[in-house]
Amino acid sequence: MGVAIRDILTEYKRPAEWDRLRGRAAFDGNNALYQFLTTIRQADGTPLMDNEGRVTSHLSGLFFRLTNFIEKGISPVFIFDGKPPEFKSKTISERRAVKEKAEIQRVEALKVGDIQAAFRHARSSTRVDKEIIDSSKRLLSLMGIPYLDAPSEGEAQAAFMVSEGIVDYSVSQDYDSLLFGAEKLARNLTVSRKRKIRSRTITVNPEIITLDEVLSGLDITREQLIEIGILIGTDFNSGIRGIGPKKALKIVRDNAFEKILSESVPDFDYLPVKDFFLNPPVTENIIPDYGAVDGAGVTEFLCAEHGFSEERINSVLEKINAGAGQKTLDQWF
DNA sequence: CAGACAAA
DNA sequence: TTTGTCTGG
Repeated sequence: MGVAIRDILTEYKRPAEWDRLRGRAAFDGNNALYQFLTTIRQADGTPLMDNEGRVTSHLSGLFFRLTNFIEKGISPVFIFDGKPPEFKSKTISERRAVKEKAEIQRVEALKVGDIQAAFRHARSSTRVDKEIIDSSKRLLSLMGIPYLDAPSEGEAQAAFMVSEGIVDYSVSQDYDSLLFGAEKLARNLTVSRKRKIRSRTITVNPEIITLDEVLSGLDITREQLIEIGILIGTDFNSGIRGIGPKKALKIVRDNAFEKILSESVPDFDYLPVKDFFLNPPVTENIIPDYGAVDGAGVTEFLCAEHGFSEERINSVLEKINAGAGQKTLDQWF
């Protein structure tokens, strides 16, 4: 899932106050939905579902998070993945295999009564399918939030939109948009709360990564950052066994990228991958079109159609109405 | 994950 | 007010 360059980015993660996040943001839609689907589950891994068995975890996550964004003056544009490049097919089939196996293990764990294992395997088996995407788009429309299908990778489209100034930053838990050239990437855009991870409690706060800071701090170019990605592995190539971000950084600084690559994987032609990061297919001339929240429509969709509690939904809708008055989302600031 | 509510 | 636990659909 994404390029694993976290360990060389720690110094460049800046805590971001919500006020500083006001503005337009290009969200990696598939990434956001995946997060909701993996985390919003019961203890045994069962997702939230309506009475017809349709998964609704993502709708819950989206609704409550988006209303928070509206309150905070963040105008999202959701970007969904389009057609993957040919060289991603190996990754895609590998992931599918992992998920199918996880689904079998989930059922098995449930049979044995191992709730925790069932939860873990349920998470691993999570897939963002067409039904999930379509229902999400429906909710976005009702909430006046624009979205688009990228011609190829969503992260590439998001990066392009940052570069063009169409949005102020991209939002994803993955770092790929940096390789695609996004000048600003925001992460952890969740309501801050303490999380307990093995007896330790830590607060997860929103953070911003600025590409220029990363590149000047590491003293590399974007091309070299892409090369680091290729060495350790991206969604589009496997990477070299035994090379992590630290070693990869040293390699590109020593200008040994081509040498190491040709020694380790002589049959691999990295150029198409590198070129894909530098010049991905994107849609130009995007103008995000924001609208007002259709409260009645949202209630109809979430409550009547999918069984959400009218009380809960309405109280949140009232809250944003009180704050925003008659303004549409984009007029907030 | 985010909201609601209880307990501290 | 802060922190922990439960539940949502």
